[in-house]
Amino acid sequence: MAGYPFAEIERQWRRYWEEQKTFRTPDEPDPSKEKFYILDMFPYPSGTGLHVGHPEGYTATDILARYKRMKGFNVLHAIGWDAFGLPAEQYAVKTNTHPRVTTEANIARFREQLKMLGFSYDWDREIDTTSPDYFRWTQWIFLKLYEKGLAFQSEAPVWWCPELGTTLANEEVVDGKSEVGGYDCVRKPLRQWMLRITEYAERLLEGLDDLDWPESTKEMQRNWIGKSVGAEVAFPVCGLPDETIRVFTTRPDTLFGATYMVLAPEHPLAEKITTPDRLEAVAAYVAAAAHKSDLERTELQRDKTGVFTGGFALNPVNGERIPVWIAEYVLISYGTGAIMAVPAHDERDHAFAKTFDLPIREVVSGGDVAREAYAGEGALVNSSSEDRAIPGVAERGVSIDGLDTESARQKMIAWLEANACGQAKVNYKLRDWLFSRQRYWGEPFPLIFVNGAPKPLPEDALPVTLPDLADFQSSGQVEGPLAAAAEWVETVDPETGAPARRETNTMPQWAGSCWYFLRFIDPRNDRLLVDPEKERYWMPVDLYIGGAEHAVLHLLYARFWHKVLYDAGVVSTPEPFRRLIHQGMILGEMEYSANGERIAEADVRKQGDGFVLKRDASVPVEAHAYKMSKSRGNVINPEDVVEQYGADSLRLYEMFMGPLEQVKPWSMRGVEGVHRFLNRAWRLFVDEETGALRGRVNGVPASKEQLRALHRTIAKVTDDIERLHFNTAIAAMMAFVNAANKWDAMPRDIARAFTLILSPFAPHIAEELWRRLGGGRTLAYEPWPEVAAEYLQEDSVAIAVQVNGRIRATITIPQDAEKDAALQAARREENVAKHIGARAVKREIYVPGRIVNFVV
RNA sequence: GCCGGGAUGGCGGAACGGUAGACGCAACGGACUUAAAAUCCGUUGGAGCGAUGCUCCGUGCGGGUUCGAAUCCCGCUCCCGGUACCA
Repeated sequence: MAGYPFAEIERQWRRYWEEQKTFRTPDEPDPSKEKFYILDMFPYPSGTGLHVGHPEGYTATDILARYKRMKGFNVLHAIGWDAFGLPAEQYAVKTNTHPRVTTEANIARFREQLKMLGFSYDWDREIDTTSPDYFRWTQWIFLKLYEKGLAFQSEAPVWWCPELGTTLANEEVVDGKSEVGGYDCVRKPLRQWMLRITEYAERLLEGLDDLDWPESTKEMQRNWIGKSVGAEVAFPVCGLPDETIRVFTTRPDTLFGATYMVLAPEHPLAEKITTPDRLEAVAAYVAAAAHKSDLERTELQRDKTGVFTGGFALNPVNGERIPVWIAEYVLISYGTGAIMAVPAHDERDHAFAKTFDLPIREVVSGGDVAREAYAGEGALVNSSSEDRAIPGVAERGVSIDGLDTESARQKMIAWLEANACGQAKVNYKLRDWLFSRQRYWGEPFPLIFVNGAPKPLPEDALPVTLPDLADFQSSGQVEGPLAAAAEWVETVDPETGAPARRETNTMPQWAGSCWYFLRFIDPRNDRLLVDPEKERYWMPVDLYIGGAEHAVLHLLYARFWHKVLYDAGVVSTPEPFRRLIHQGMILGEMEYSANGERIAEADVRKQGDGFVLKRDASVPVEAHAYKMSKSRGNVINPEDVVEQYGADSLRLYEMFMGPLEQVKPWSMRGVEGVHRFLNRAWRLFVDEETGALRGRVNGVPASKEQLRALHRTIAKVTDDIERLHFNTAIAAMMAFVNAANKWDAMPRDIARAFTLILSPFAPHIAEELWRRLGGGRTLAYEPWPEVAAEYLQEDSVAIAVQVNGRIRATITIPQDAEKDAALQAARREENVAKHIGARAVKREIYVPGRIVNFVV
């Protein structure tokens, strides 16, 4: 395709920006300038390189960054690499290439590809989580967590694959088999590090309210934290005077409806409570449960299984002996691992009671509990023990009969507390964060074990670097590959000189991305994680753009660490990211198929709600755009697009496709479309034959019409950038070029202003046009064109005239026409008069500049 | 199941409650060309009629509010994403 020499232009300007360090942000904060910190989600430099999803978010942030610079803001826009992680390690195991080598190569490739797209990052701030200068501070934060008691050791199950001789991550195990090789895996308990994120559950929940984030993401985090308010109740165990079964319930008002109890199979009392005659059955059930993965347990529909222990507990509110069962539907990991079952008012308990023929007792009126559980609210019934004492619990029982749900809850909790068998309790679904991995390619923990007890290393011992391994093949040890590095593991306590062992686990990949945005602020500081003055100037991040796949984990973990650092006085804001946007996924091109065969779009036509073959309308055609995948063969490689159409075209197309946050299918024809637009813009100013500026670009004064066209475009583009509506901003620029193409003269001032507003979107071509239009050096810091309201004024305006809400004519009247004048002009229209006819006009509506409506 | 988001021409999409379909793609017609590509100009939601215009229908479906609804409210359908025995 002929056209403007984009390859040459883009190469030249990339080099210019790099050599001149055009986008360098000064080291010291500039209090005279308003700051704007705009951040992309930290990329993992994978071996496959960039895909078209990356430039989508990156182009959006780059447009904002460039725009804000021109608006006079001090902009922080940097990039780096979240480079620890599994793929490099797996590659090391396969080929015995050191992960560092793989990682460096991948980073080099990613950096190259990002530079190719002309993003205005301050490359002097590039960071890399695998660099000791960086992970020294990741380790430093871990020491803070440890100091505050937020890091602790615990036994937690991991996937162990005996065949591969390694532990595996959850995502590497599918249906209990290793993803690689398909070998059997088992869950093994292992001593590991946990972070007490649950301590911050309430603050993480509350903090969401004030964030300008997508509602869906905030809601996902709320669900993940999963706060429930209720009570914890202790049920004495019959025959075991020292034992109680503690349960958590959100419905303490239904305590009188508890007709049995259920323990999770892993519950510590499960064995103890079981009577000898039931031992065999219980042991078999528990063993069967232990062999199932979490997945198998939850995927087994809702069919309830369980086993009676033979044991009984005492319901503290009425002294009733109720049977204790064991069932998989109660999870050891939530609440206390045991429940009181109220089959009348809980769906799961109801199903279980039906299966095992257990009694169902209504205590909340309003439903038909024989048929189904009634989980709603209502007046309490069958809920009194006031007339008697509860042996071993209370002198006197309690009655909540007749109360509404809320009052019953309160009274019940008060009674439980008064009799020391329960209290109000808030429970969270959120679990503590399993923070260690049995891996090589991650941050080492900054602590040692002296006589088996953990001891944090002093700050000056940081960073703790990874040893080199000669062999990345499996160590065959559950502890992970580092356990094999004897010389590294065996060390001495730097304080006492006593022999010590290093921790052989490493941190998970999330660690490095929990705080990278702080390091961009002060990337080379070797004394502090971040200088407090700089941190106060730049934080919080004003706009964060990245994929919705990180809605929970990364964004929750980063918030957690940030709050810990806030408490430690390291950062000045309780939340790191003020505003968050997720870019929508880009799908492959639309595909048409009939009877499983791919069909060309040209052979398809619409019929009714669907598509059919043009040749044979009886054959229905499926139309669908699929997620890009190698196996489907619909992957678009950004490098190819850049080669064929240029980086500016790729950037522009990705923004033109549709709203940033929406899922949208790729279209190569669409790329050609925006490429044509750039060619037209180029030809507006440059003679294609000679390459020189066209003669019509000159210093003549701009006409009113030209100024109006320009200023309308400036106004629209400015407003759309602020609202992140890049697609309509581009449409406005296209409309401008279409109009300007018809002009005889192109006043230089108009050409220059248009070039400036085009520049955040298509910076290479804009820089080149700017240079040719005599703009001097880079336009990156030129002031953004101001809209002059006087040029936006239209003398006259075309408005619609309706009769009973239906349009019957359009009239052209002065912008500020009075109501009488407008109505008169409207009535003069033949078609309007015809539709009013002889009928009386009941109402006349005139919205200046908008509409006239006659109601008859 | 639950939570969130969505549905507008052949396609991607525009539209502070005020002329639905901007802009782009595709398609069709024309100019230039020996021809094609590129480029430029024009047409393009559907149906109808006495056709330079007018009428009717039209923003997933059914109701409602309003002078006026793609937009607001109520009730559905389908699609996408998340989550799932969380007591």
